[in-house]
Amino acid sequence: MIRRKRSVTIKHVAADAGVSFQTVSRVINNESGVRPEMKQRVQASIDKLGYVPSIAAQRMGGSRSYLIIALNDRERTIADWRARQGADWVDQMLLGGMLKCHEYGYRMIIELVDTHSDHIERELAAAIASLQPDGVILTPPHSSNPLITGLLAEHHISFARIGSLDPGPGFALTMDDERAARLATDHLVELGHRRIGFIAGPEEYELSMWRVDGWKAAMARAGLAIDGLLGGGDFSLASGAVAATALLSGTDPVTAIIASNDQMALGTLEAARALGIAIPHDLSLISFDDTPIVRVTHPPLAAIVQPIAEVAARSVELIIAERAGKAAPGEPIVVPASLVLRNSTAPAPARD
Amino acid sequence: MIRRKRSVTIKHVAADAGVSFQTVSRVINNESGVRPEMKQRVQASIDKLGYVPSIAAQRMGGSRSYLIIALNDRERTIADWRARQGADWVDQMLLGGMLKCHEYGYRMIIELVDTHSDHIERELAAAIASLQPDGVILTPPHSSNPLITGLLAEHHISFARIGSLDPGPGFALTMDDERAARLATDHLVELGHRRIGFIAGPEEYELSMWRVDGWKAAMARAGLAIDGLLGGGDFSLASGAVAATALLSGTDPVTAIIASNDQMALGTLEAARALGIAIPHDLSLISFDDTPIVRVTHPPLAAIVQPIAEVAARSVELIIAERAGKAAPGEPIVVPASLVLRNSTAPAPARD
DNA sequence: ATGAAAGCGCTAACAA
DNA sequence: TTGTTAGCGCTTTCAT
Repeated sequence: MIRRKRSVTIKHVAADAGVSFQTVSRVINNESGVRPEMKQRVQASIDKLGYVPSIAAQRMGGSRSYLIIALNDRERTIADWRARQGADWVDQMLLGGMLKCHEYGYRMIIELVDTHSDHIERELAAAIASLQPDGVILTPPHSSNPLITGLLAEHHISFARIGSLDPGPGFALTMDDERAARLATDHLVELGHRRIGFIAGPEEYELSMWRVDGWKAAMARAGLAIDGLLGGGDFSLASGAVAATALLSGTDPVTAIIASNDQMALGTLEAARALGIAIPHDLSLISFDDTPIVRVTHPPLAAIVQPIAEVAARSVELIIAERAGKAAPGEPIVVPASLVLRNSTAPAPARD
Repeated sequence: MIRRKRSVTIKHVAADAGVSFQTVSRVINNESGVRPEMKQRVQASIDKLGYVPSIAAQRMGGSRSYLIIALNDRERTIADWRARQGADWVDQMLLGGMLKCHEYGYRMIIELVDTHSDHIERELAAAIASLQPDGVILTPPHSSNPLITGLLAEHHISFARIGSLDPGPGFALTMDDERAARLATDHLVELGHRRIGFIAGPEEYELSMWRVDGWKAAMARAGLAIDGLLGGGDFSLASGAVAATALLSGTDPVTAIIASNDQMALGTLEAARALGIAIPHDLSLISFDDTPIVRVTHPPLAAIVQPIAEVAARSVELIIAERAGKAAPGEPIVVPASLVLRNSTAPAPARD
């Protein structure tokens, strides 16, 4: 059997500093009502003994748990990890969210729950009961699930909805997918393209629609028709290839394609290669997400960059601020995506 | 101020089932000495109320914390996340480790600590005091850091050392880098290559040496000289390009290169392209790690696949088993890497 | 400004 | 086999 070395507790510090352990608690939590000299003495003991409060005990005492859950879709996340296709959504969440958590003494715990499960509430309720997090960060497609947001609201747990524009409880954060799609479309319009195809993502994700809307809006503003220019896929490479082939095969093929994610852009790349269509000479291509793979393809792809790390960091800040009474949910917070150009776009080929 | 909805506790279950809360505790922990009918009654109440124990309270009660820390190098991990070059080490750790944790009701928390920091012990001690984890998974270059392993041993915390062959406390797990390098070298030898270059990684990582050793061993066994065939880099693309250029530029250039990681392999790819050397026709290339990017390069690269997910899963199993008295550290556990072939290797070009 | 007492939800050692 | 008691380390009242 394993017995752990007894670690330094608040009592050790109190004894060392010659004060009651209440005072130590006050110092830890930076509460007012402690004489500076007292505070200094206590802090000296804390440093000397290397004391760090146990978050389990802090939670038990009725305070915060210093835990924030990042809730992701199980099926999709695991599939991405297994496929090893370069999706780094989780990594970017950690980069932004975890590091921000540590600034405030919090930890981030990743939880996976099934979107399609009928016991989604049970799963989430279990995670809440088990960890008693101070906050939850919701990612698509959970962000707009009323079962989830309702449960969190009921439990009075702060939460952020990444990629959701719905009104309702929790902080809404968006990377403005509509604007991002317009950005991409505008760039192609400026290059002289008139037949700009768009490969949409699955409807399950609200952002799929927003992206389509942005493309439509930009096309309309440029006075361009969109008949027959909208394809659709399920975010997989194969589906992108199918959609791209259709867009490239008609009597009046597109000269540019915007794909709703990188995998479908890779599919487009393959389809073009199979058809003997050169990128960017014959076809301009812009992708969504800017995951690592699009930098090493031939050519490297222009892409919409999603500021996932920043959104995650903001989410953490908002959650912590709300618990401190320094913030409250309101209008959606926009952290705009940007367009990075690489060698996959060029002026539209001359018409025959 | 936020007040959380009072959740279901062990007492509610006890009241509902009409037993003492001890009995409930016994059922939760699957202890012996509870009549089946009693157990069933309690379980029914648990299910009915949707009770899930609080891990904070469980920890406070003197039991496990159900937390396992995955300790990674801060500098390198953050750099990888920022660079977005496709390194998916953390993802694979989560895939293997986190999912295995959940099978046992544990959670995995990622912690980053600085290797080069002089207060590495303080950082780790703080994490331990704060979270009181039941186990820690060490990754290179922490795995062999005596400051870390010593501290963990002192605290009697179970831990796994991934990529370490040292004797000493904790479970040692290895992907047998030496054998992996031999595997790659043997494949090239079989293809008729005689001048097989090797680009080593930085010495800070023990595995760098092991890989070199494997290459040397395989070369020796094939009766091949290695003079001038060993290059070195720092795992960056640029360093790989420099090393590859050197190996490819002499009077007697190599016909095959093994790079100690994917980025250096990409560098080799660039160097070869710059020199007008075709892969695999003029040069065969094998990489280490098999991160996502090597599937979309031209050509896709043959690579040594590191079973990181599996090693992480085994680590979790061992840690949990040790706490249950069902396992104890012993000889290093080998989870062998494998070689996946793609279109980057070919028979050695005919000699002039 | 500081200290004392009670309790958070659970497990462990003991008693019945 | 079950229930009782005493903590775990901390934060909250409430006194002083």
